[in-house]
Amino acid sequence: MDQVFKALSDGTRREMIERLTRGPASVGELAQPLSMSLPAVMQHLQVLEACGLVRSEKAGRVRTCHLEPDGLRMAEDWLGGQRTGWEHRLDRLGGFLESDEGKRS
Amino acid sequence: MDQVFKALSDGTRREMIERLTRGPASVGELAQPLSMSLPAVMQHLQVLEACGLVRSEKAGRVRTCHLEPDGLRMAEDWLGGQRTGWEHRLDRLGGFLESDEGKRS
DNA sequence: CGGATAGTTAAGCATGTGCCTAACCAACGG
DNA sequence: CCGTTGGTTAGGCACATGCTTAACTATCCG
Repeated sequence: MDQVFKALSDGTRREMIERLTRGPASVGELAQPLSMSLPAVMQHLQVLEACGLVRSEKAGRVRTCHLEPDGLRMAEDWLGGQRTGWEHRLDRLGGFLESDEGKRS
Repeated sequence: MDQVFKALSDGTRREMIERLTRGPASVGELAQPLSMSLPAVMQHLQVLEACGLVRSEKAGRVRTCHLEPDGLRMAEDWLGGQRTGWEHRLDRLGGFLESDEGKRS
């Protein structure tokens, strides 16, 4: 969980993810629009793989990377849970304010 | 955007957010379950405020913090956008595989 | 084989992050 | 007023992060 958000907290890695939503890519293809050395891209890739957002297989000398959407969903679920929990609290608060308890305070 | 995910990438800050979904809290109340010095909590709070996830007002000598749910929604939207974009790609791919183009390859 | 291509490893450096302690300020509360 | 409480500022330390270059490996192609 920590690692997923830490991975997403870097703009470069988010760009890589956006690229991968448009289909699989090799390491070089990922690196191309990034004005950054290849080893740097590799490190970002390792971060993304370590937390399960991306998977990659190597065939011959080219490694092909693709998205692992369950990873994104995990983060999305946490956010949604917080937000809906907060909304439920507001609902309860609204009910309280309309009740006698609320009016008497 | 960067800052939002970076803020969420720390477990302590996520705990603070979870606490705030259950209602507003003072700095001390936020610090209480965190086994951490008060200044440290302050710094986390500043991070959360800087990226718009939390707001706080000071009345007398106690600062009261509450959630700013639009911040969470921004992050949730990005994640959802990536995921649905990816799903649309799979839809197109599925259509392609069922078409003549796909069968011929 | 031998050179170009695609990736990987290793080492190092600059900066950022998370935490601490110590000192300080500002309101209550008697 | 003066002590206590709640928060804030400043400075510093240990470690993590993001990047670099240089050297190395493994494949493909002619």
